[in-house]
Amino acid sequence: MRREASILHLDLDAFFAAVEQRDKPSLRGRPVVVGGVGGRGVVATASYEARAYGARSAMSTAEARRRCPSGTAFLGGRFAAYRRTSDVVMELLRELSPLVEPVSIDEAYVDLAAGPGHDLSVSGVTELGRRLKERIAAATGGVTGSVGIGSSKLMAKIASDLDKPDGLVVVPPGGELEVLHPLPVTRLGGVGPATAERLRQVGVSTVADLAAKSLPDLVALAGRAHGAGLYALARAEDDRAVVPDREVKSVSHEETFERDLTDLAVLGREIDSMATRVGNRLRSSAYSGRTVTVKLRRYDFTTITRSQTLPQPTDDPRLIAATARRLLTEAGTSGGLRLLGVGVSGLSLYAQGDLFADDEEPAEDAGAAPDAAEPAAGQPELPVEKRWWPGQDVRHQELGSGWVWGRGLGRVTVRFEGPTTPPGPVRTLAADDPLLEPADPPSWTPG
DNA sequence: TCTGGGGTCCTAGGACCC
DNA sequence: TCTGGGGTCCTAGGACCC
Repeated sequence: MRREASILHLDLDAFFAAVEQRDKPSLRGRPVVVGGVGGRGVVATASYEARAYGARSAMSTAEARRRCPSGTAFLGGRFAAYRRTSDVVMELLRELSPLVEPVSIDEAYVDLAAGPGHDLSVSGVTELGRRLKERIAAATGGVTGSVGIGSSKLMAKIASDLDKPDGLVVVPPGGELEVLHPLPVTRLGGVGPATAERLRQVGVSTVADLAAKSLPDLVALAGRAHGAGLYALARAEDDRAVVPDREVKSVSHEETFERDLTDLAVLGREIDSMATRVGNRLRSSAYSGRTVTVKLRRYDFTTITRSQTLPQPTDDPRLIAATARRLLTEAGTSGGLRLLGVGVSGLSLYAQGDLFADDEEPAEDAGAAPDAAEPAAGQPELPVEKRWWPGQDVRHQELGSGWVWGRGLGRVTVRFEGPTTPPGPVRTLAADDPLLEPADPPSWTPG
């Protein structure tokens, strides 16, 4: 805990939904849900209008559909658009300080004490926060963020959560416990459902209750590291640094199937495609890793992992796939799998094979189908309706730019509008209309 | 048509080594 | 010589976060 409120936490409000409402004028002021749109999808972000009907993050999309009125937009994500907007915001934060720690695409800490001569008084950082929010809204086309500023990461994060959306809260140094102690323990990072339930059983519901517990009690309850962490947080003791470049520890890809899969040949091809994605991501960041993990979720939601550590780090999709196929075969698929995942951990910065090219072994793909890991030669043959998904950016050669509202029965419904147009008209087209094609996210800055 | 996908960190037991 | 002991690596699972 510092003597000045010099750590800032920014949390962009209902971020995915806010970007959608920016880019799709007809959705402004209306309920929007972004997430998985399939039968097994869950909500990633609900706009505040959708939250009013009870839609929440992590809720199944089916449940959100039940709760929200017709006319609610249920959209798949446009991650390129979110990434672009996030990058703009992160750059604004870096103008405040070189020490910016992105926590996720919509959240970051900033160490203001490392920045150029900021006035770190309470009134000084309050003014800084106010100006930051203005600049974010201006640079993103109206996306808002909630800002918290305090003497530690803990207090900054708590503060940003106190007045959402579009909030600004500064916790003055010395005032930490006054803010912290009345809050429910679940507001502390690291207190999820399991810990909350165990705390409840010993009569702890607020942070003040937690602060009354002894260190040995908390260690017995939550384990050594977690118990000690809770003991410190309850006292607002937090010296965690703002770390700008966290090392990546693992790379993985997983997929929940629309229907449970049993066939080893089908699952093997899924593994090949996931291994290709993981290998390519490793390669593009110059990483390789030694431990290959497969994750299986069975029909009854029981989840297991099986891993194997290789003698040398690799980024080779064929080797990753062959290892994962073997682990899958050993684990078995009886009853059907609803999810399959492939991951690589134990990362280091260059593959052995890159340093000693002579050591590179011939493709060790005993279990892999030949060429299975190779990228498809031409355009993949998608069923015509699968080319379109709700929220997708499209362009029609005669009707212009727009986005997909819905599809089905061989047709696709498109709303023709963009971030800088008024709400636009809807047209229903044939799903195989040759004049309609997928498009890049629109630019939200005029000109 | 219950329950995503990408991660991080911690714990615990067994193997193995000194 | 029943019974040591610490450190590291590997594997599996669990809790948690956004």
